[in-house]
Amino acid sequence: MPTAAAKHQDFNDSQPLWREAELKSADAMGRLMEFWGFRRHMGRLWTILYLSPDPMTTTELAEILQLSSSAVSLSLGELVHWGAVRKTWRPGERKDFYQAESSVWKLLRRVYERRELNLIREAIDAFGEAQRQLAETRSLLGQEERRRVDYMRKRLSRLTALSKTGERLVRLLVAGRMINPADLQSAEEEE
Amino acid sequence: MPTAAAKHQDFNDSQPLWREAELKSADAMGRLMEFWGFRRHMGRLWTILYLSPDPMTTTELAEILQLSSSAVSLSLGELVHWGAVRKTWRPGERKDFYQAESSVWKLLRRVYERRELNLIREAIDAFGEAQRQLAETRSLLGQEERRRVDYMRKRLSRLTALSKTGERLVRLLVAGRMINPADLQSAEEEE
DNA sequence: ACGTCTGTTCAAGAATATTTGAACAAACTG
DNA sequence: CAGTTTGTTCAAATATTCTTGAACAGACGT
Repeated sequence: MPTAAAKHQDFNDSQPLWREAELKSADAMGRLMEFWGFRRHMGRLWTILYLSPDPMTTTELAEILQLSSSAVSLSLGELVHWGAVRKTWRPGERKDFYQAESSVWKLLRRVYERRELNLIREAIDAFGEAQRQLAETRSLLGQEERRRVDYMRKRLSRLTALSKTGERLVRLLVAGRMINPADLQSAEEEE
Repeated sequence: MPTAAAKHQDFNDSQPLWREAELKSADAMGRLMEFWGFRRHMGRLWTILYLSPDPMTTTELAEILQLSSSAVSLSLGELVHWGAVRKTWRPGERKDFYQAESSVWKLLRRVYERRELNLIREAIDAFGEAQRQLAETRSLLGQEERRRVDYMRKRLSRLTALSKTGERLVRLLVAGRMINPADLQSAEEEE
């Protein structure tokens, strides 16, 4: 189907033959990273760099992905911050060169470590805080309400236990240790 | 700090004493689910239901979370679709009642299964497609370009292998089997 | 059969997030 | 030092996603 291709005819003509395959891969990775909560472009930029034998400049990247220089600067900066891309320089050249950190595993680890672990910890804190509040309230309540609150407290305990299991799981993944998912289920085999 | 509380004084006065703790927990879970790519409200609704001993109606939920009935309908519908919430009915009552599916583990499994696995598979397909294109191109190229394309092909193989490992990992998690993260690293111990 | 109650869908409006061009700052060159 | 080149930041514009109220449709009781 030449329809979509024709639309960019002028653009494509000046591009190497492999560009289409490259962009296709970059987009797939972009969707993945977007799902993981990052900017769409981070995955695309990273992939272009990863598929290139040589470090590249922001100018090249901007042209390939048809992005403004500010967009490239922003997303590349984040990639560097996440350790997914490294800056390098060439003697004599004034521009910064970028290359993909090849260990994707390292990147994913950092992602889960910083993003997911923080969120889980915050959730655990919130549950704990709620528990505390309920405990304080308890003495002020009548028979019926007290039963209600006790039920909530039991459930909050389950949620906390579950979150802690999740935290442990992520931690192990991050540390690259062995995991037995059976441990997860055990946290909620009731009801 | 009575500032934020005072703002909703009128609202809070008519609410049970545990409401604040309940909302706090719901919000924490809401943030988690939002991070996992769902609507913010799905986590909040689920939590309210999970903390309640009895099934609840859309009306009650809408009032507690201050949402419109359509918002509740939409998000609850998705929760039901994901198997995180179950509809029940009461003899004599015309309204639908909802209760939280208590096995959170089951929910998470379904999430990863449907959402993440699909995305990963799509990525694998895209990489494969790109490989195919490059292979076709190859014969048309000169010495230099051919080396470039070969490099891309090697890297695409790595990406594919990595994605397949990820797919396997998620599958195992979903199936509740033992996992050894060392398998993951092995997919990229080079360069 | 009619009116009422309930749940869902939809298009319009509101709120969020992304993208961009221009302004700024910093580093280098001659 | 003056003039480039390069990289970053920011407010405005753009696109996207959420939210809502109203319209619709189905089920129930009378």
